[in-house]
Amino acid sequence: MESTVTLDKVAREAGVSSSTVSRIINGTAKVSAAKRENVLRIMSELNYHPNVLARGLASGRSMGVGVLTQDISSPFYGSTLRGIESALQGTGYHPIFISGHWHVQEELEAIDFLLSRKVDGVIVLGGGVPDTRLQDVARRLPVVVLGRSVPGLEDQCLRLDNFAGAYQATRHLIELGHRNIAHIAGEASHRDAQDRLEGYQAALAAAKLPFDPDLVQPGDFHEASGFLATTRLIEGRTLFSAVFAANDQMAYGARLALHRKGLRVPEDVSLVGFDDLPGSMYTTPPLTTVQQPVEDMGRAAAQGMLRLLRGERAEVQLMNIRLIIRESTVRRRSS
Amino acid sequence: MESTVTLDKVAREAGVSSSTVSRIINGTAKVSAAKRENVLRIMSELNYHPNVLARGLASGRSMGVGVLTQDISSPFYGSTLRGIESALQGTGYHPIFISGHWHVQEELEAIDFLLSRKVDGVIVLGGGVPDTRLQDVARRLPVVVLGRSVPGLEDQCLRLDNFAGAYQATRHLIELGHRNIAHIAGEASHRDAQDRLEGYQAALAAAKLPFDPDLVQPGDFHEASGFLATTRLIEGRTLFSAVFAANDQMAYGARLALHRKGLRVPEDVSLVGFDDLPGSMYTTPPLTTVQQPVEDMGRAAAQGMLRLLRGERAEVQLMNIRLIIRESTVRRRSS
DNA sequence: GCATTGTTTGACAGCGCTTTCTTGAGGGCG
DNA sequence: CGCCCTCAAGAAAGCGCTGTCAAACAATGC
Repeated sequence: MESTVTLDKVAREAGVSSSTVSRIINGTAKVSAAKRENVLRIMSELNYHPNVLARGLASGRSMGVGVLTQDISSPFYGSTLRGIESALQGTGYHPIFISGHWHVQEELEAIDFLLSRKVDGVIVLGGGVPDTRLQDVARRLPVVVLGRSVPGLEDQCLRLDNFAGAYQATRHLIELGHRNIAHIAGEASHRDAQDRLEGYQAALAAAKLPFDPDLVQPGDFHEASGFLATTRLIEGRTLFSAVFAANDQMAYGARLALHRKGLRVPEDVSLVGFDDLPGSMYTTPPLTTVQQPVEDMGRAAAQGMLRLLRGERAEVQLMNIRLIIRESTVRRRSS
Repeated sequence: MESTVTLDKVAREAGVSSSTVSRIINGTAKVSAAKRENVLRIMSELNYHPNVLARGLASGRSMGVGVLTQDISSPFYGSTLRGIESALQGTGYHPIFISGHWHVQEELEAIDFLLSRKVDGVIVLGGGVPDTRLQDVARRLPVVVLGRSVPGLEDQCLRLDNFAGAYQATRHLIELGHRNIAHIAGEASHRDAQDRLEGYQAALAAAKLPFDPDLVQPGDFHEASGFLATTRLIEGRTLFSAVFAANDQMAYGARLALHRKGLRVPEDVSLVGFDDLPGSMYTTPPLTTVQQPVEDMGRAAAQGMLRLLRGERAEVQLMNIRLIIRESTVRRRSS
């Protein structure tokens, strides 16, 4: 439209110094009402928009919050990002998303990228960046970590109780009379996956049910692995009447595998997931699952970040996890 | 870790001028091999990372590509973003995502934000920003538009043939012997939704099947609306043996509504979606759907953008759409 | 050996903004 | 009535980098 309008142009037009205009924009100091009004009018007349780069360079603050995610297209992370986005809305800060694709090297580069972009803070969603690197970064600027706990940064880490969630899910199946409960585990290297496996085992132990390694199949948090794992389970020699998958996506895969083998959910096999993805309410049957308040977590992380940016403490609180009982689980047939 | 390392610091350390360092970084001019090597060594020793803000301010190019999306958490947009991200990978350019949330006002603000952020180009994913605004923006910097066609920018618009996709989907159902085919339409204000509806009608007409307005139910592209629409269909007085939903998410909702009413898919009702979301392969049964190469589209858009940034023409080509026949559609029972 | 061309390198002026330091004009008080 | 203090407003120095311009130097030809 118009060749870029700069602050200087506005100042000249208004017959004041550029400092004054800057002060008006930032509210840095008192400016006489008359001048303020005049300048504001001219600003909107000229359709002035501050150059964020210049501002960042001069002030050292870019008003950007870096968000290191793993996969922008995953339903799980997508919702978290949405939460972050919405919490930052209207605060002047803006998220800058970048994906690590579950690849430590990429994640490290992503962090460098964010730093070179001079973000004012970094929110890290899980991933495999070494604790030491995060500690380094945290020394330079506010950091909030979601889904893992970094030594020394505990009060800036937002974790939820994966163990408890898995425990509840498993106990729910036990209470429905299931005795042979299979588990599709997540990526073994993920802390979350380990915790969920342990929760599952603990619930079995609490009910004095034997733990059968044959009933635990590895997965990688994606649908296909759930499908494969379940196929292996069905073809294995150990019978089971329920499956607890370490996340919803694998539960979807499991659902299909069962369907393929002619097993009905929940009549023949009960199924529980973990995450409560938006789609889980609409599977057939709707999936019983452990709800992670994904979007809320994003929001909470962003709010913690805002607090850190104001120089306060992050004060991220533990997020509640709860079992959402829908229609994929049912009392075991007394067969 | 260390107080910021600047280019000047590197230059001083290496005993050369800052210009030389800049030249080495950007490859702007020839530098003697000895100096280059020495500087590079020092750069990595000091762990130097150029300040993107300063660079952008000085050069006028920020190496950022603004991406205006509608909803970062939607599976549809998520995949597109992933495609953009992957195409930009390694080019030096980086995407900056911002959501408009289907809200024209927000979209306009988002564009202003991107401009003030001095992005070098903008990729717009659908949405309701007035054509005139996009034309304005396109006058200032490269613009690629996905999913709509803007007059005057046709060769920078990446559209796919929604009409043909819907036509194929409907014809597929007709070929399977279905005569009463319902359609769950998308948001009426979306061009895509209109095209799909028209494709549906055209296929009916081509087969000399009557068009029954009662069999078309409005939706909004979300699961819940598919559920509601299908419930209305079932409770309506018009019988149907197949449903074509304007997108997969609504098909999921439809699937559940059918399940609730005791109707089996595909035995009682055949179901077709549109989009081929990642999850559609894992619904029960796997969903027959029209594949939009969502991720490829993102990639293509980004590549077009890169071409524009090099001063070439965008040359975005028409994307192929094709029907993926899975298990949710079957020949109509001869009842 | 000197003029001429070509090539590498450094100095320096910004890019658009913030921020410190100064200036100058009132205002209050003895 | 003069002095000091307060406070709005301007001048100017950067923020870290790029890119132009000119200087320095080397290489080439006669």
